Amino acid sequence: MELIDVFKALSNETRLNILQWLKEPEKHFPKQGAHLPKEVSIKGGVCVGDIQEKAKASQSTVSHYLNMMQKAGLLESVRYGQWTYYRRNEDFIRQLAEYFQTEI
Amino acid sequence: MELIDVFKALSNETRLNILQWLKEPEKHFPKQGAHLPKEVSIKGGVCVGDIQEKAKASQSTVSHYLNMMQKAGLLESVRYGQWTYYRRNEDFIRQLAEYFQTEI
DNA sequence: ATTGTATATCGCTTTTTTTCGATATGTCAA
DNA sequence: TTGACATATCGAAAAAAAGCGATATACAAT
Repeated sequence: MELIDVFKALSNETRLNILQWLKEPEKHFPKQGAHLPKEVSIKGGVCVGDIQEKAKASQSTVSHYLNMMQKAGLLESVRYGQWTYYRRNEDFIRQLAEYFQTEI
Repeated sequence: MELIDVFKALSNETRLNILQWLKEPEKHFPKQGAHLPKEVSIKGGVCVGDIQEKAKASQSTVSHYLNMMQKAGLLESVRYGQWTYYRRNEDFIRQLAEYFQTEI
């Protein structure tokens, strides 16, 4: 785990927002999963376009953010057709919170 | 609490080290508190010079780091004569860990 | 095959952060 | 009050990150 990359990923308002939106995807992305079948949408993945729209940043910026957050371990992605769905990596985040409590 | 400033403060190896060194000052700063009386040293404060020496960065850089970490809430300082002693703000850090667990 | 759409990547400029040496401030001791 | 020392602040150069439009890639549908 590259702890510093995690903290860097969290050092930005928009990225922090994205992480929190993805805690409750159905709440923050009402039209979520208009495309794909349940077995994907049910897991709380949201596609880049939907995230971009809400984040109000350019497509390339949001794509970059999501990639960065995934590399840090905070997110995971599933590609489904032409869409890439991102969701929180809850296991990692749970571990992280534990680590934070004991080691920071 | 400016969460982002906290994460920024944690996004640097040296600063992260300092925070961890200060968990066990007597272990990492053996000659700690050569100066000041117990009522200060007992609280785990370490002076800038000692931290600088261990961190192997310039005096101005370390001073800047410490200031940044204090502004973020992670550290608190006590001035004693010509020395400034920094120690962890454990209350804040505990709160932070809790926040992390529930909100991130 | 071609067109349209979603996402990723590239190249670039702007902004922010890092880091330092120099200098200022504050304190102690002679 | 002068000199020595600890720390803070200033100003600037270098490095890194942010953020965009343009372009590439990958897939879908016609």
